[in-house]
Amino acid sequence: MSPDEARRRPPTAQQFVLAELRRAITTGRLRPGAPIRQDALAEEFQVSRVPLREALKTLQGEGLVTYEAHRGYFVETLSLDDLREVYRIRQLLEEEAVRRAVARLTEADLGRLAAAQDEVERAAAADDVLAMATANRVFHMTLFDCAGMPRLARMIRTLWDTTDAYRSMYYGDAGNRERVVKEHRATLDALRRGSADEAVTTLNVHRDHAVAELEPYLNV
Amino acid sequence: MSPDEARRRPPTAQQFVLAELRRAITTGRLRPGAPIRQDALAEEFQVSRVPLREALKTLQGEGLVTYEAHRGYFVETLSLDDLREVYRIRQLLEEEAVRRAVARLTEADLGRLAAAQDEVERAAAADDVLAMATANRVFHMTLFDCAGMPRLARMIRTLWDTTDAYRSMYYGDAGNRERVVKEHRATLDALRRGSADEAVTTLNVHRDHAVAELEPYLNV
DNA sequence: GCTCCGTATTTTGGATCCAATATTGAAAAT
DNA sequence: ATTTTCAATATTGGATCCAAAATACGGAGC
Repeated sequence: MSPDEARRRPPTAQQFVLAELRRAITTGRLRPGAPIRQDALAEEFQVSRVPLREALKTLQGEGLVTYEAHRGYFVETLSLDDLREVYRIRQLLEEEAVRRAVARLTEADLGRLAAAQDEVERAAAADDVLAMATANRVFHMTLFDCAGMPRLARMIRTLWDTTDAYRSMYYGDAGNRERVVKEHRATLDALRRGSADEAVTTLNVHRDHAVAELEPYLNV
Repeated sequence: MSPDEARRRPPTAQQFVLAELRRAITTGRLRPGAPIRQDALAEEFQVSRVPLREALKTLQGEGLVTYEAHRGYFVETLSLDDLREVYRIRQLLEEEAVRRAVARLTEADLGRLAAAQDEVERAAAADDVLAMATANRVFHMTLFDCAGMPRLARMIRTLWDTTDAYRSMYYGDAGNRERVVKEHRATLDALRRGSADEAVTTLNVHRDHAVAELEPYLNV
């Protein structure tokens, strides 16, 4: 990994702040429902409120925060119904993405997917929760990108972002990590055989496990 | 319609600018691919660049403009493939919305839909293109909102926004206006009978007509 | 005690100004 | 003539300051 590739502060303050805000929200440091005080955060991140507000506008578009004129931004609360809705929409969009991807999958694509899966297995073996979440995402997004529908892929990414906060909880459990590895293998197998139906089914099961596992956390 | 509901300048400059920008882009005054010069637009709209940039961030989230750090915003170009992709995603999401809506539809909902359809017919009879586009949107969104899935409805709205520019072209044709009226009647009928399948089919036809009609415009 | 109202404070919205970066154009070197 | 370099210009990014709105607070009235 090149030296300045890691932890290089992005070229614009708003990109830096955007990344920091995402972390703060998804790690729960900014609690759901809590108002976002611009002055305090701007000072914490050592920037003015202007780039902070632009970053918040981006997050608003992604649904991570809500906005009311003259009242400001608030961390979006994710109710159980919201979680179910997000996963239902994901199911619809991801099924489409997978079917298209299967129809276009090249050997090179399969190679990339296998490499992504290796990384998942490595992270699972090391019990590295963060790496696991990252590698899992790479695996899925690699597949979705193969569909050749950039807008669709972008929408799916946004939906993933919405529930990122809860994904790390999921991977905190060793049993879940183990299961994910197996389910990925099954998916990869279906993809290699070019069976869209099986891939879709496998991924649906995969997703349903996740949502079932997460539901208990939502009864705050 | 209440007096101050029409043409009241929104309470914040960014909301005002956002609406103006949408119009400028969707009417084609800002050409696809063209860079967005903040100084010029800010002066035209009589605001500073700060609210303008926040509005642009919103549009970026919606995919109407793209952004490159230090180079600025550009009006997104919609290729034929993009158009097809947007409509395909709409089909997926709207089918889900309609099915859920049918399962929950109340008499009051049907009344609202009928009222929306009256407005569509009135606009069509008056050959009012703009009113037609507005009323059509109200009709569909009323239905989608009945699904009780707010995020889904929001995503569908965003997708509609993406192609708003072309919708007014579509309604410029009298034959299209006439057809839309009929297709809406069929949809409303299916909804009254509680037939989700028929409603979905009708709307799919409706949508496919629109995309087929629009394709010629995309060969710029 | 409770509500209502008006003021003080906090917080957001926006304008202006300056800095950083990108683009343009012209002169110099090959 | 073509390419390169470098300065001039245009454009975006961000900080600071002020205005506008919402919220919090405290007292008067009931």
